[in-house]
Amino acid sequence: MQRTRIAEILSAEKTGTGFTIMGWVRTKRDSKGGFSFIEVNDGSCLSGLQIIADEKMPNYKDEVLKLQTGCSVRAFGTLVASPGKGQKVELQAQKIEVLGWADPEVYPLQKKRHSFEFLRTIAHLRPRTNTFGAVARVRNAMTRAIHDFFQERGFIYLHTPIITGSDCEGAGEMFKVTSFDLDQVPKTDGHVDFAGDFFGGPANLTVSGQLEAEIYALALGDVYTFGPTFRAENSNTSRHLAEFWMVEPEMAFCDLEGDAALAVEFLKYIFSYVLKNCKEDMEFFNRFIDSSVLETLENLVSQDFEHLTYTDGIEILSKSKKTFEFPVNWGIDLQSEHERYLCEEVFKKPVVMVDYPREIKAFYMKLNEDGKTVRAMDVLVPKIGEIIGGSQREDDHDTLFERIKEMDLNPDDYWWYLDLRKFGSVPHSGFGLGFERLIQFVTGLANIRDVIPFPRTPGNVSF
RNA sequence: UCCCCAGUAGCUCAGUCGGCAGAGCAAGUGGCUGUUAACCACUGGGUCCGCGGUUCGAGUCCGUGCUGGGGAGCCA
Repeated sequence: MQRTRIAEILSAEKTGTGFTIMGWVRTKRDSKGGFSFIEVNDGSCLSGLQIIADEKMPNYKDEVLKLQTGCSVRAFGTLVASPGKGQKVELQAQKIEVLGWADPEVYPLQKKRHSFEFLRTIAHLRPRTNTFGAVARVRNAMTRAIHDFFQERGFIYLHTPIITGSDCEGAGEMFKVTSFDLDQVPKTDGHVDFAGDFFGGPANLTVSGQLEAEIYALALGDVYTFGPTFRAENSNTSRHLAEFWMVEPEMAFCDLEGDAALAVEFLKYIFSYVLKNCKEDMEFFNRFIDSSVLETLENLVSQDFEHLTYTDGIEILSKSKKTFEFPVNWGIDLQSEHERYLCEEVFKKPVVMVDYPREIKAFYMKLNEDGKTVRAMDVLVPKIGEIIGGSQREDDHDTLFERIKEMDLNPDDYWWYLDLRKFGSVPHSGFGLGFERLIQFVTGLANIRDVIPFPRTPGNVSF
């Protein structure tokens, strides 16, 4: 089954004899001049290839004329410069073989545009559309860029567990993992007795690989995780999934300033990689999805990011004449209206905000000398708000122990995490980034369900 | 989970004051053409989301449930 990908043909503007291409028919236009134009897409790029099928072909009447959107074909022939206007090369077919028919009476995809809501109900066919093909290619390119970025800088890719015994990561509701027969769960004193369960204790799907990443950072130096995470929150928004992918670097011998510098460098790297390597798909998004994505990404790559403290940010917000739905005063968690105001109206560029009140941030963040704030960092970008959250981790054993108790957590659950501060503790930092939100930002897709192949949301596990 | 909006042909939608179920696209048939998500003509196509109620009469009004969307909260 030798074939040449359409992406290769188009990028090199190949011509010559003896080419085989395979793909799915997007449209067909018959000419009474004795031939048909068949546009075939093989997923290797946004553009398809125009195939000219002459009526002299033995199966022209019985098969070629009956081809419809969705059929799969193999075409053999000669690549020539196209006399038509819409394309540089086309395939003059000597032979066209139908691999699979698609009955037009029931095939759901049409040549016209469909709503994203409808396409979600046919997630097995939506990657055959322009938008979802482009999303899949850009998602792939971003995955590669993420690995390239960290690998070029000597980071070790770490596989943290999907199933975890600790329910103490504190990042949200967790999905339970069990092999119990749910109709007959063993109970003691009214509570589930996990001693007889598969793992001999309660188990959950991970909400973050950070704590485990810290273990390896404190042995290997610089590590990163990049894998699926799970939240059982009943969130019904265009920015939340129950299963999503997260990127989490963790660096030993690194303070908050180093952490923030890496986060900025990381974002610029990913954005410029996509601009350089996904030109056709990005132009498609800019034309049909969001006409500002190219300009936004180009600006982010070239602009410096604004740095300021939470305290300064609150001061700017409370002095501003704008009225917010949520009132501003020191100690509040910033709402997305506040974050967007700072990025879009005050600074008109991305903002790195640091040193948040201890009360609104996680227990593991390093306490500042003022005793009031912690070494936390958020990267805020226009339109989305927070895209990266990170911190320098508390590396002092006794301070961490007190913070755990202060947050009403049980120190026994964190014995190994505390051990890391007992034996050769070092300053270390890291951040987390939701991969799908980054893809949303890059592609301009409004709903997060459209940037992951098979979205998992409350009430939906189809496909 | 809360607030708002929507659900009518395969898709996208219109449907006035409660009074015969509509359009565009898609599909089928025919025509035309180096075409460009082609174009022209004709034809077929309906559980008006489900359940209950009001009414002589409900796509339309009321109640309720389900599904989808937008926003909020939670967060990545």
